[in-house]
Amino acid sequence: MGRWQPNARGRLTRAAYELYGERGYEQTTVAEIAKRAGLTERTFFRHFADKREVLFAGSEDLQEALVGAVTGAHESVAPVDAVTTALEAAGAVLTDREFSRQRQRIIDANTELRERELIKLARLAAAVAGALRHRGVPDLTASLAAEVGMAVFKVAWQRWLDGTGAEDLRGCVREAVGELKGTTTRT
Amino acid sequence: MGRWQPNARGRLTRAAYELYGERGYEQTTVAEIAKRAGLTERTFFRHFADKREVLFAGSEDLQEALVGAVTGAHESVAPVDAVTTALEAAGAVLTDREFSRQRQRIIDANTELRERELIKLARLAAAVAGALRHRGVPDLTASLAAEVGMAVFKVAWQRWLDGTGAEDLRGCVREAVGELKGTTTRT
DNA sequence: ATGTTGATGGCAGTCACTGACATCGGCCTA
DNA sequence: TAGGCCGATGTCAGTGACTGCCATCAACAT
Repeated sequence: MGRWQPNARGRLTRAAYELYGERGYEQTTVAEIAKRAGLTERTFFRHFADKREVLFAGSEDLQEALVGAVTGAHESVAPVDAVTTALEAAGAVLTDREFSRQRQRIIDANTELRERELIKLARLAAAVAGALRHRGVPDLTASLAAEVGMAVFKVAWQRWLDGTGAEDLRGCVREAVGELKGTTTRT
Repeated sequence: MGRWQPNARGRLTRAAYELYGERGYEQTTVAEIAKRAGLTERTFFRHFADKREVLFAGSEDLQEALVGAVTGAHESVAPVDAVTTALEAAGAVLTDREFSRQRQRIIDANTELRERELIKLARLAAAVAGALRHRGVPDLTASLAAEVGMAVFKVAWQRWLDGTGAEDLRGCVREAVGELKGTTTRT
């Protein structure tokens, strides 16, 4: 048996979710999270850059999935379509709506957390734009397609969690894309 | 004459811009800003909610301008066009490109500041979406038009500062809108 | 005169985050 | 198998953002 209990990072994550959910983000100190996980504050900061990051650890996976889907799209596909299709594909990964709702409830209750969420999305957009440029898409087109894609995703995500839209995220993305094409074409 | 030098807030703002520009945001303490302004740290926090907010104080004006332009648009105008037209109008206010560049250089050099910038934009989007809904535009359409509008603005803003696009912000917005309509229509 | 108000100072405290150093099981190598 | 290195954790002492509370004191009203 090792010198320490296994899966320190996982225990920290779990403890953080519990406490943020119970008392709210602001009312929770890092020391409390660490204590519940049977660790020290210092160790928390070795696993997570800051108090917020524990809620956003999975975002690299989403980024990889998105970039991969964009990169792998057929050349004939228009940039916006490549992005929105990638979003649908990524949507297939995010299936646990109840978990996503709880997490979002925590985030929405705190401005700092919303800020972090937004910069993660912005990084996603930057990565997607990079993937498009790598395919030879011109700068302006790439940036705009990526940003518009994130706009679609934001709206779709919120409606998925609200229950306003389709049952699965992929469906919500499709609805939003439909609205986008309608709304930008309409005179 | 009053008990204190006039325009404390302005002095704090000026001192903050100077120091953020000279040493960078992180390397500047609030105490230093206050000292340069001839005030105390405590007073800084009476004028600004936090160390970042001093760079974003003007954003309410932009929000009012945008919301006003959206609200005042003719009913026959499609939501997206109402938003993009409002953006062009707002662009007429932001004319000092050199100042905007300096400010943006400070912001781009620091993640926390970028986070703050993003949430200000998100609030802009929420306000615009609200204005659209108030005009009877359905939820999904309003949210999407607002978010897409911000996407356009982001791209236009960056190109304006880069010097990649037109000379005035209004022109950059127009270019981005053109690209948007082309790119979302294209099969 | 006297009371009130509003912008500021002073001070103590909390908490996020960091750097430097100590600890000690497990693993590798001779 | 002895010795030594490594990596995850602990400990501790900071720094700096931000807050609450109370004091100050010119200006202004009554």
